[in-house]
Amino acid sequence: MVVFAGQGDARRSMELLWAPRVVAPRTGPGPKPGLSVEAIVAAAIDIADAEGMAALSMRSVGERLGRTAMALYTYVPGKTELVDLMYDRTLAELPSAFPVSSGWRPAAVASAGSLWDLHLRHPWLLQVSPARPVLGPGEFHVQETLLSVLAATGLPLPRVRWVVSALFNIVRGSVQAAAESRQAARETGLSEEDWWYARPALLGELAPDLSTRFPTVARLGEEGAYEASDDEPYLEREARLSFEAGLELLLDGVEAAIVKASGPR
Amino acid sequence: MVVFAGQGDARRSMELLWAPRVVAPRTGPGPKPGLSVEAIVAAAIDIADAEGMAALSMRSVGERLGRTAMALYTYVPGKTELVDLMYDRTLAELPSAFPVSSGWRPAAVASAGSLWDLHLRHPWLLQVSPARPVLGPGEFHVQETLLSVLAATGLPLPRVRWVVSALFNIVRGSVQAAAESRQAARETGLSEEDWWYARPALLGELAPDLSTRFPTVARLGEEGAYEASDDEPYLEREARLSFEAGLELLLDGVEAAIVKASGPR
DNA sequence: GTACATTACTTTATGCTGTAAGGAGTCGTC
DNA sequence: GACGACTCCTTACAGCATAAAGTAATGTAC
Repeated sequence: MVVFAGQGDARRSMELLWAPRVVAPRTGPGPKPGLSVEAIVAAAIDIADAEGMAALSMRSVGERLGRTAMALYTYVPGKTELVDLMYDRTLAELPSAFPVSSGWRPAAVASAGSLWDLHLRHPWLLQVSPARPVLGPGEFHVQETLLSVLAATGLPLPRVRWVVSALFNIVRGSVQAAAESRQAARETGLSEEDWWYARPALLGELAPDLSTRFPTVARLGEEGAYEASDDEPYLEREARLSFEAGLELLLDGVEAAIVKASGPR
Repeated sequence: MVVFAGQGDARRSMELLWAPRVVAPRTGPGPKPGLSVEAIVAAAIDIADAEGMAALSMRSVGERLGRTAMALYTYVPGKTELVDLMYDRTLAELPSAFPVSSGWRPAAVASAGSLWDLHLRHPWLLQVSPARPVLGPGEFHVQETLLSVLAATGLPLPRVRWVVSALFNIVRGSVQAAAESRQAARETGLSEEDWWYARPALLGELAPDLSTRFPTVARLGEEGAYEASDDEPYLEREARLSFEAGLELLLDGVEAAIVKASGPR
């Protein structure tokens, strides 16, 4: 299923990503195309947003457009490429205006927050990129945005790239937890709280020696951090806090690096 | 496919995770079992290690054990639970001895490195956990190990958890890049270098305005960081450097937090 | 105006997937 | 020896991506 394209396929899919109409509007014989790559990608994104990646099939996309699954193959080489397109088009949604005029740090926090929001709006993004780097304009756009914000730290660019990559990973990892919590609630019908509380109950029964085998984890469980909140679901709040805290830690590290670089002058 | 288990199924799968033999060795009538949950999980892990997650099917696992796919259902409720078991058993491989006697920081680096190695040995781990938290002994073991190392910072435990979570995300994210590079090379037949160089060539052709649209990215491309290495594949080395750098940044941030907490006394 | 090449889209078919249902054979207990 | 529990198998089904071939629509060349 996860297939790495050969040379020729790579060219075709790069063209789709970068050159919406390599071939101009279409002239010559044959029936007019009723669909378009963009329409197909948009429909696919709609499905993934609403029903999750599991509900995305060539059939379901075709159906939404009033066609059969096979009709899509006129426009798109295969499902893999379609998903790549979905991924890249969605990344392009990231806003780009994060002015560093009042310092790089607020801009970094704001851009990371936007990235978090983006992933929360389109949680299926998390199931895509594991496969392989897509290397489309959307991905470049995200890289450019984050890189330019953090370039304002004055650190050498290769180091900035590492910062960006760490930041990206922190966002993705923590938003995953938030997305999981939503999905679990939706699919089990259980509220997130019920689900969360049902597990420890089982655990206590099946592994009564838990607090001696994993003392620190147990201590963590006791030392609060489990206060309930009313409007924001528990797991989601935890994930957001973890994201914000991780980001702060990372940025503190960046500040330390700046001091270290310019300090002993 | 990604199905969240209901209440009853949750119990069954937790039993599998925690109580290898809730039912003692088997007495009573009927033929002796020729397989075991552990054997099945081991076979599945072998397949995933060698041929990737895409090659893992109930049929392929059964075949490796000289049975049909359906035979597995005597031992395991379904594929989802089997994957959960694979995941948790593999996490349990993480070494636990990271003495903090000579400071928390070397221990943190060492444990993160072990986690990196673990993921590189079993890259399919990255395709599993997106689904949902497994909550088995292996996962607890990892949490306990990392938490206890970073508890030595003296920070309050809830904050330590955020550190652990950020660290985990950095490892997972960067190891993904390394794993992708290996997989791409294996599946395309192209060497990693060829693959890596083929793309930019295409890019330059399809998007000649790349350096004006994404100036910072372009500048990054120019400012080196692309020196080749001989023994370690390029992308893999990049990923490892990014991992190490991200980790350092994070730990610098942790140190700053320690100072801040104990500083203004 | 008609033949033809080209294209959009459909139908049909193949080989995968996970797993439900029911049957065959094996064993311990009565 | 009969029974019931148990492992494992065969068969079957719905769903998946997609290959192959067919149908109908359209612009161009004659």
